[in-house]
Amino acid sequence: MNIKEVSERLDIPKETLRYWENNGLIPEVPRNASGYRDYTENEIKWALFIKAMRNAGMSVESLIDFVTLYRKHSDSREAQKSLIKEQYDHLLAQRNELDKTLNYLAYKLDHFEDHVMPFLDEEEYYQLKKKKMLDEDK
Amino acid sequence: MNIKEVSERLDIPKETLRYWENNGLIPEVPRNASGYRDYTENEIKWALFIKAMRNAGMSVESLIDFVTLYRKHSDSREAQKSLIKEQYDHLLAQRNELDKTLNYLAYKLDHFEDHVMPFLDEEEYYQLKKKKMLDEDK
DNA sequence: GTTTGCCTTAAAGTTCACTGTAAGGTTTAT
DNA sequence: ATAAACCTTACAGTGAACTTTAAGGCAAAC
Repeated sequence: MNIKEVSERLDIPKETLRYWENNGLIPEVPRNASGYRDYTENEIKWALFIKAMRNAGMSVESLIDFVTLYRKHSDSREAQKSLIKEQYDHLLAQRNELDKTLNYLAYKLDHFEDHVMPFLDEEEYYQLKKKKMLDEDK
Repeated sequence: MNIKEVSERLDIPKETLRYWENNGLIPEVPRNASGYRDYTENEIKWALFIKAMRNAGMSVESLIDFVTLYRKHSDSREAQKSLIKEQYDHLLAQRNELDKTLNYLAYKLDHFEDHVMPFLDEEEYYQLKKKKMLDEDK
């Protein structure tokens, strides 16, 4: 499969596919007689994995490290497994951070919901003071 | 509170605090007699919010848009609430993407776990063929 | 058979979000 | 009173991750 087809199938720019290959995020792609890239399912799977991980916020650098180690241990399933576990834990930590922010926003929303009279947190207090609807400091 | 104290309290570089203010991510900070920034709880709350959202992967640009709209609707709690709801939904969508990748990795890990004999997915098949442990195409 | 559109590489350019620097004023410590 | 340690602005520099460009080879269509 040539680069254009892969690019369209995976929705990744051709330029990015070359960039990833040049930088060791995906294995070297076999070439045809004219020197054009001819992707196999192996490279396509790697590209999909890289896309998913990039999308999840993993840096290119740490993916290069991961891929390098993973291929180095092609003989050891245990080593590969623990590398994947590492990526998993990394993403899980990211998800926990995201959840904290979601909870914070959810609290803000509830707070808007539950009070017909606006609840004066410090921010709102300051806003009202600026509008001369309040005169005194606490 | 001066910029150094805020920087230390919130663990955000002074340079970043100025950058955020210059670019409209947090409101203008009041100045003392010497022209130094003198933060109130209002700006500190905004900075914390921006930090959380940046951490959750929200771009500076969309945060500028959010802050601009939010302040524009300082008279309408309903409008502000729906803006926060928008941010919430955005993060929720991001979390769902992250979960997809987590599930993918969890599957990979289970698959390592459950099979003493390696399960041949297309990638592993290709690897084994390269090592001459398999001879034929499917 | 030549134009159109694909492919190649190497290298320069772009964008984002800071981060550091230069030039200078202010405040605290000795 | 002078150095050290803060603060200011404006603007240049950085690093990450692409993205575009330049220069040229190959291939399907007319």
